[in-house]
Amino acid sequence: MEKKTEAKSLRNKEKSKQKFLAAVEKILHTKGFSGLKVNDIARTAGLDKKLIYNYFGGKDGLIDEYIRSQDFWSNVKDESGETLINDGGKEFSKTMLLSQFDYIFKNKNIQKILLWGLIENRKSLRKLANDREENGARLFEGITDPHFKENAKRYRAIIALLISGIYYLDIYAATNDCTFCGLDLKSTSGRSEIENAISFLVDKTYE
Amino acid sequence: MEKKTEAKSLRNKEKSKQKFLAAVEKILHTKGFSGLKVNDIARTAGLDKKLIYNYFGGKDGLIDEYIRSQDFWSNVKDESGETLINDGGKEFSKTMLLSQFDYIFKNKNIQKILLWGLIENRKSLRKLANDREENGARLFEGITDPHFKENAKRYRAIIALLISGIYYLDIYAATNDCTFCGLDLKSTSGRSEIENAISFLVDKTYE
DNA sequence: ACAACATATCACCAATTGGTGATAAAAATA
DNA sequence: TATTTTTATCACCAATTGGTGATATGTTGT
Repeated sequence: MEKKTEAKSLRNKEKSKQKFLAAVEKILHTKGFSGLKVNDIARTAGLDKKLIYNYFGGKDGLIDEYIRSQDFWSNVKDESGETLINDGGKEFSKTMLLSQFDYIFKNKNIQKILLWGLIENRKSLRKLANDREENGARLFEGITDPHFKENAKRYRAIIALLISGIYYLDIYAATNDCTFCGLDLKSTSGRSEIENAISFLVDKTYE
Repeated sequence: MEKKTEAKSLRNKEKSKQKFLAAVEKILHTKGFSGLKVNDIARTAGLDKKLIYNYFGGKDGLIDEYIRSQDFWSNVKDESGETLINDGGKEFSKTMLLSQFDYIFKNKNIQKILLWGLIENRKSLRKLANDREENGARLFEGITDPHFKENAKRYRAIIALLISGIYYLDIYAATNDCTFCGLDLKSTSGRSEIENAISFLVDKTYE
């Protein structure tokens, strides 16, 4: 390479790979998992399907790389810095849950991938789940386990229920127009009811 | 028809239809949604695929009939009869949630169909969701709404979180070996932690 | 026995699927 | 400029997909 990767070059491996990854995302949103066929992906990317085999080793390799490219849990970490952990992680848990409820509702990518994790058992999906576990482990082991002591596991179970409930409700709202327990999960009023419930339950848990 | 549907007859329309429905179920368990191809279904049923078009109008008709054949919410109704509703539905809610947690864990059919409802938007799936809503409406309108009065909607939101959490955790446990919030959802100890959390949260809600 | 009907199979179709070797075209190197 | 390497396209393949008309076979009624 004489001149480093000119933007004007018509043939650019990296750019082509990105086109394939973008095509996967687009098809995932429009047609869902079942629409992910090599021919469609190549057509959507505007490139030849042979390149999928050359660059990713096949459809599975491409899909794995797409999943790996989505690093969702990095934004969950500790955005609030080192603020008040003297409350046993109460406020942190609350804001974490509420922000997840909002974030996942707006992010169609994570919805699809969470759903994917309930259907398939890909290596790349497992890694994502493990990342989430490791990320949560820091909260539990560092803050809430010492606070709840013998009840530490019950706190984990409560958070598990709330997190997974948030997942399910957000995905349900995205793919379904029907209500859930009589609540319209797409309306702001329905969603604020859920938010109030989350706050309420966390408060009660720390009583 | 002289003699009504002999069991020994080699050609029996109803029995053949049942074979197709059983084949759908089997493939759903072994290969998942993506494995539901007419050729496979027919091969699994041991019959010709033409019959799928003759009897059900096509693959979609067959699948819809399979979904309709699964009436899950009938067992949720009021199994406890008319016992203690003077507690505002507290015990009823608790046992309902706990039995759902156990029932869905053991019933692979409902897991798959719940998952299906998060992916597709079939008419038959919508109907199933509506059945669930109507079923729940009886509990809410008849018992808990009058009890919680101005907080009725928050109670609904709490139940929505718990129900959907139960759904997600059970499905997650079935397709994933990984833990969730550090809890092993397949072990009895992990599951009893969740059960304790459900009881705890319902109790706190009624305080 | 016979016909009439219901039930099921078969052969075949067009379109789509995943996948590959040969080849063209652009870019880097000399 | 000529040469080599990278990047991308093309034509083609076998297998599978959904779907159908013609046909065979079992069952029922006369």
